[in-house]
Amino acid sequence: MPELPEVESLRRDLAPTLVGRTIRQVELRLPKLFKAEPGLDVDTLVDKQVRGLERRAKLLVMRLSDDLVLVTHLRLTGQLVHVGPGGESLAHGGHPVPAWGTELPHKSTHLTFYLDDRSILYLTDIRQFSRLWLMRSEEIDHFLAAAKFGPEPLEDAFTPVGFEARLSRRGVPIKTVLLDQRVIGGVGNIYADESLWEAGIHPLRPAASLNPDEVGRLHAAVRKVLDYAVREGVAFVPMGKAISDRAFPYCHGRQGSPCARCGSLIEKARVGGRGTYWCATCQTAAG
DNA sequence: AACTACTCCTGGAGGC
DNA sequence: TGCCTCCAGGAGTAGT
Repeated sequence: MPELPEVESLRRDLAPTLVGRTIRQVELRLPKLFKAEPGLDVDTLVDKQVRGLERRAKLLVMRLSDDLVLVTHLRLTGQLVHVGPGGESLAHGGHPVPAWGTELPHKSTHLTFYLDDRSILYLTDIRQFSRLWLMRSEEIDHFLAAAKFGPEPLEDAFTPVGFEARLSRRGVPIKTVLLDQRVIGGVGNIYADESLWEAGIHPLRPAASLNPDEVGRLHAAVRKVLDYAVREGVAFVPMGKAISDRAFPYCHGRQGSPCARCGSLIEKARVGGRGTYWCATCQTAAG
């Protein structure tokens, strides 16, 4: 699923091809994906120019002319593809689609933007969990505040001290807390597992039980893992399966395979309803 | 405030 | 082969 690194990579790829383009026509085939504040609707997008592309947590924030903002969350299986006038792919990102989805549009293409240079931006989503919100620019701060996102993990606002404070009253497993967007904005299931593996901390440890040294290691691990993924443009695990010819992810999706660090077999269990992978040798159960 | 259970969806895997 | 059941999961909501 698209987490912070995938959304950031998508933003960087898409910005050069999309910013400056004007939307000429919009086709919304799955209305439930699209939310708009009163007085706005999907047709409001027609003849609006894309002025900028930003990211907050896992949200893609598209600034438009006439002081409008279109916010996109790809959730589990959303994908954006920008196709040039000749059918060539200009930029794409998000969840890969099955083989039948390589020809666009297809049955899971729910939203299509026809742009002024004859390029087309497609939003596809097999499981239909993606959401888009159209609002006036004065509303975006309120919209983001309501989400109560924690700090951006790759920015200076994410500090060990602040991180420890956010863990201190949580008795649930640290894995569950890492997925809470109010603690860190943008971490999802794969990078939560990878961060805990990197830090050598067991996913079932109660968050508040981590000592300052462990919090510091986990803080550094989250930054290291996300920074690596953003820089390398690492593809996430498609449909929950390990990519055997890649070193990364080191533990997520690799149950039964040897740990890259110690050779013990990677274990799997459900933690807080999420498939969770760890090395029982490297990742200590007690602090 | 913290936590849990439930919901939304489809495609792929496994059982028989 | 084909039908059935189960599983994957981000985040919003309701209930404890």
